[in-house]
Amino acid sequence: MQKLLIVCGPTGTGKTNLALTLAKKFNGEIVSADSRQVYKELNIGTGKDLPQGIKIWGYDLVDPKQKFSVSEYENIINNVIEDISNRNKLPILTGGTGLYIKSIVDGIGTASIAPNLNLRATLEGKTPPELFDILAQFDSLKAASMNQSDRVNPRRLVRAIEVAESGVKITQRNKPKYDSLFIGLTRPQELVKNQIEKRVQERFKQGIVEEIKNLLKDGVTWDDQSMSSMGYKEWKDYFADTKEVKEVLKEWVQNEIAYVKRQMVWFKKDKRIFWFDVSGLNYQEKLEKMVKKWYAS
RNA sequence: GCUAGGGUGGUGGAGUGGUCUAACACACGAGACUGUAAAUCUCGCGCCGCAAGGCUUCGGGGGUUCAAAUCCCUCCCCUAGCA
Repeated sequence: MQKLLIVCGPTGTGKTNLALTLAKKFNGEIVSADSRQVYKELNIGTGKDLPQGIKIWGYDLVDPKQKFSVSEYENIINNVIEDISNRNKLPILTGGTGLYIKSIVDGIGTASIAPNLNLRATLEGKTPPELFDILAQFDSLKAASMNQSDRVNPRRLVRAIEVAESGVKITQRNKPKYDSLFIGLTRPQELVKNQIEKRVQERFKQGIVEEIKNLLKDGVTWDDQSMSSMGYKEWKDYFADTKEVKEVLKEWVQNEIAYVKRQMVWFKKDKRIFWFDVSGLNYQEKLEKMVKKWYAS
C-alpha cells in the first residue's frame, strides 16, 4: 500500500518546518492540507512557507475570487499524492484543516454530489425548522440522525437536503487507501497566546495590509470565500475606516486562538494521531524514530 | 467650588419600584461538523451543588417601602461646561 505521512495539528506549531526536515530525511515531498493556502495571492495571512527550491503541493490552486471545497481538494490532491508515490517519494500531508485531511485519508462519501445552485436559491431565506421539515420529507432517516446543533444550522441543512434530493447513494470507502502514519503537533495552551501574538505582529509587518489592498484592487471582494480567512476578514472595517489597526490586530489574535481550540476539538477525536508537544526538548528525535520505523515496515 | 450628566457582570451596553443574576452583543469555556471547514452551528457562562435547590450582586454607607439596580439622604469617583 502507498505510504502517506501526515503531519497535523493546530496552527503555529511548526508543521511545515517539521515536514521539511522529514522530507529531507525520508526523501519526501510536502503536500499542504490547508483550506486557505489553496488561494493564490493570499500569502502573508495564510502563512505560506516558501522555502527556496522546494515545491509544496496544494498551494495556489485557485484564484481568490473563486469558490473552493473539499471535493476539489480531494480530487486534486489524490492525484498529487499518487504522482509523488509513483516517483518513489514519500508524500507528507501537512496541515491544520481536519476535514481536508479526512477527505484524503478516509474519503468523504457525499463529496461527489455537487452543489445544486437552483435548489439553494429556492431554499434561501428559509428558517431552520422549515429546512428541517423539507429534509425530513426527502430523507427522514437523515433528518432523524442529525444532532441538535446541525438541525438548526442552515448551511448543513441545505447541504443535507441537496444530498437527499440528488438521490445519489452515498458510498463510503471501507478500506484505507493509504498506509498512513499520523503525527500531531501541539503546544501547551499557555504558550499559544504569546506565539500567536508574535506571529500576527510579524504578518502585519510583512505587509498584510498591502496584500489586501492588492487583492481588492484585483477585484476580490469581502464576500468572497477567500476573504473569510483570518488575517483578512478582520480588516474589512479598517478599510471602511471604522476600525483602528490596534483593534483589528486584537481581533485577529483572538480569532487565531479560538481557531486553535476548534482545531484541537477536531483532532483530539482522531485516535490514530500520535501527539508530540513541540515545547518539549527532544520530541523531534523520538518522532523521527517513529517515522523511520513505520517507513521501513 | 458651582452646574449638568454619569458610576450596572470579564467588556460594551439595556433596565429607572415587583416577573432581575439583570436584555442584547462581545470576550471566555465546552462541544458538533461527510462538498463554504480559517466556514457554519449548539450549549454554558455570579457563587455552592450531579440535581432539586440554596446563597449573593447593580460605586460605598444609611433610609423609605410589603418590595429598590430603580425613590430619598450622604460620601467617594468619572465626564462636560462654568468659575
